Amino acid sequence: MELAKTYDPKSVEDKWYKYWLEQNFFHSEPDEREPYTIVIPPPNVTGVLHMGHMLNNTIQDILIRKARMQGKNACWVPGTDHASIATEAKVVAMLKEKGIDKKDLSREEFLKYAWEWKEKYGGIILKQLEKLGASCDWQRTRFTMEDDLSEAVIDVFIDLHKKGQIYRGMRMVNWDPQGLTAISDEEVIHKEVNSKLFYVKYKIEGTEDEWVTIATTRPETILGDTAVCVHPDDPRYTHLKGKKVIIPMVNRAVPVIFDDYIDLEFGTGALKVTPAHDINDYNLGIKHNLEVIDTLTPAGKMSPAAGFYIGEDRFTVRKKIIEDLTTLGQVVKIEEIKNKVGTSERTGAVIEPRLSMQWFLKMDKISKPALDNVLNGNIKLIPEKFINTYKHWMENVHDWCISRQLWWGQQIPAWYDEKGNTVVCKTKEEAIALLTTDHHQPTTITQDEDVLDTWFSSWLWPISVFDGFKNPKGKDINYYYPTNDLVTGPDILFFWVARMIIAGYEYRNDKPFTNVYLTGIVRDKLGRKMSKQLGNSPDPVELMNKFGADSVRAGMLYSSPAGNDLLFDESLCEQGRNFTNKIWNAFRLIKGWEIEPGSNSTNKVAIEWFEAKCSRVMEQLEDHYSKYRISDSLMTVYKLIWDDFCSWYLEMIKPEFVDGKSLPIDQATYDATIVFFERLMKLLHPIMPFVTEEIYKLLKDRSHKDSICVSDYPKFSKADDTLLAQADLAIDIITGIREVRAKAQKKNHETVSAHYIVSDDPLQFGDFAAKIMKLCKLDEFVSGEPAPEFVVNQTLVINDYKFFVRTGEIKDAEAEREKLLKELDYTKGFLASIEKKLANEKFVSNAPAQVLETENKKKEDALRKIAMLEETLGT
RNA sequence: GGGAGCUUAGCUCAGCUGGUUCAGAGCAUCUGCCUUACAAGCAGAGGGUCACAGGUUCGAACCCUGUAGCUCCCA
Repeated sequence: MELAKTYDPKSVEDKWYKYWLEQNFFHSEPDEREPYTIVIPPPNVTGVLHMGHMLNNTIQDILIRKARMQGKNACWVPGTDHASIATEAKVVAMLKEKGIDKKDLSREEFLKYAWEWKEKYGGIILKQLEKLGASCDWQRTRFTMEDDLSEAVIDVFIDLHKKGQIYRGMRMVNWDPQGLTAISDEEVIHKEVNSKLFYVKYKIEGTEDEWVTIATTRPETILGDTAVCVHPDDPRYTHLKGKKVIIPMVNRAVPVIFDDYIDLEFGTGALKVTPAHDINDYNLGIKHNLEVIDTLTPAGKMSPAAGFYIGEDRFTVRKKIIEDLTTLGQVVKIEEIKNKVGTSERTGAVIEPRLSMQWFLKMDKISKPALDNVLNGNIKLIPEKFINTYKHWMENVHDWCISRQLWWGQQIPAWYDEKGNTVVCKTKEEAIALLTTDHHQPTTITQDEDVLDTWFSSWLWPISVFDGFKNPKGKDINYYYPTNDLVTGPDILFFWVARMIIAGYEYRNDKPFTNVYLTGIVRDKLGRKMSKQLGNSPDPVELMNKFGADSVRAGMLYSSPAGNDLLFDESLCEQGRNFTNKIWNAFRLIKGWEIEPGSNSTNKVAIEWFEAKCSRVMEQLEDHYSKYRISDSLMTVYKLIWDDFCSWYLEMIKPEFVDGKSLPIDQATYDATIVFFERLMKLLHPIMPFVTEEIYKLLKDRSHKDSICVSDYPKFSKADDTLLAQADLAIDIITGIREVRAKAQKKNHETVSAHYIVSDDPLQFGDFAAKIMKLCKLDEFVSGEPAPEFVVNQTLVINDYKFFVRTGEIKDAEAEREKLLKELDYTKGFLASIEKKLANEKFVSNAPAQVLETENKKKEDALRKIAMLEETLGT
């Protein structure tokens, strides 16, 4: 069989993914095995794959594939969420292009377009995950707005309302003037911006020329001012007690109020109060019974109540009003400052605090178990540092504004009659029945226009994907819930993770998952967040086309220790590709061998050593996995394959070339090598599924159904420590002699000779002598002081050994002497530090026995080495 | 303004309970090699005041205090 010189992922990846699907390996049904479950963080239905998805889905796939191989019933549930604001915005934009205005459509018509849009574009991201190799159970794919999941949302709303946890009220909310909807506190992103602080003076009523100066960053709200507030202890303003001031332009007289809320240091110490447009002012307004004048429209334009600039945008007016106030001579000064401005997570628009009627979920009681069970360790956050953040949020949680002024989403099941009576129930019929009393027959019943926050759907996700609401005692929910691991970004810890935990305890009285792995954020190599604006995000699909999915998966992991941001660079994928190619070529080597019956006595030690090495490394690997150190897991397997297997093991057993032809390999060594290779592929499979399946299939004749992805994950036994120590020594010797070769500029085919003496038998490198000869290209490797005619070019001291190496070059005695002297110097210094330690009575009396023992051993080793060096140097 | 975290080689990061020859890994760099699996490779090498200043300790990258810089979260 002719094998290509380089590995080509293109011809491999699609083939195996199709095969896996066709064999239905990823499908799970409850059975008697232990379940291992992950629910995907449902990506936005409008979304396309970005690097963040690549990272967290690679990690999920690794966890799920490993569990599957370990014999668990692995179930990874995929799906998407409907993303109210984002999707509605996209559909509105699409309609606009067609010349259709949302305003001219009925709700039903609009939703029809939205569903069409969803059907057309909604599945892209899931298809892209297939390319990545994601082993999701696609038969279980869910969508947060499908009938069953929507019904769960409605039922939960009704239930929580019944329990008194959901209420409706007029509140100051975060208003998105572009999305034309309220959003929750968590959806507001505070950004620091350069602003201007305007100092404007208001005339004191009844005076000719007495003024009070306020400072504001939002002069357009002056038109809605209904008070000026000062601190009761501020001597500058005591004379204003009982006075009124005149709001410029609108010439409204408003009271001066006194409140210790005021920060004496900021601005002038006098605060303009606009209860309609600032949450703090709103609270002051309630306390001091102030008028509320709403001067802005939902779209952020001046309303008729403003009296000026009606219909103009708030930012335009900010400039204009300053011009006009300057003309009036009321602008005192303008300062440049930095302040934080809230923007909408979804649309980016500057948030406008706005009074409106919304639905809220009370958070104080319902969130209690969610806090307790993270603090007591029932649910683990990885890395642990997020517990603090979580705790802080949970302890200061505000009521959740769950209504959105949108159409795309679950419509709130609240019904109103013409008199404003309200009931919460599932259907209009029920509503009529509930609203009808002996004295009242409602004439018109309307349902609340608003929909629920998308997170109010996705917080139910781990329950609803298993039909836990429709069928709370069902087979699926009982088997798969609670799920095992959740993998997501810390940016949605509150939006989603915390709320899922809340819902879990409210509706299952149990956690939704045990471990939460919070990945880092993918940044570019300069540490900047990836964004469309910067254009610094590679297209994941193109990356996979270029390097192969395996390589991109590895590339994501090379740089992503748990919980840290990762600085992504294409060269990391290149490193992954080089690795797949290395594996491929190791396979080519083995496949190229002719086999002869029997065994080879010198290979025995190599085989036994690699067996021991595997055990030792697999133990470390398990440790990394258990701590969710996935990038360390990759690096561990990477080194086992590249260094230990390819560079050491294969080089040890590789047959010689004679007359331009490789000698055959013995059957026993060949068989062992195939076993090792298969084991290595299994260890790597969760991380790089495609190349490992390809090799697995080529290593042996296998049945069609025999796939690595359902094969047994290797188990390790106790490693042979003696053998590992012998190999470590042999490797040190080989490296030492190779260094001598390199310095002597020996060509690869040229041999050198070595003698050695050892101060302490037995042979500490065991049966590795033949391998040392092979890997150093020695023609002679014998024990004992060399004869006088053996010209020693270099002497090496390694452990208890002294090596005399002959390279046949002209001996540079001076250089060698210098090197040995340097080594002697270092060893003497080292010895001195140990002796100092051992002479210290406090150390001897305080240090644990084991430390003392090692110190003594270090001392002995050093003494022996010094003796050998001195002898060599003839001093 | 409040809180959390970080600072170790050119880059990205490990370093667990303070104690092995502990100052590490990968990448990058340098030197020599197209050696019949692999130049997407092989062999070898160099590279660090563990942010800074104090302290505790027989012993500190690790614990404590302060300083500087960076990041994130919350208001």
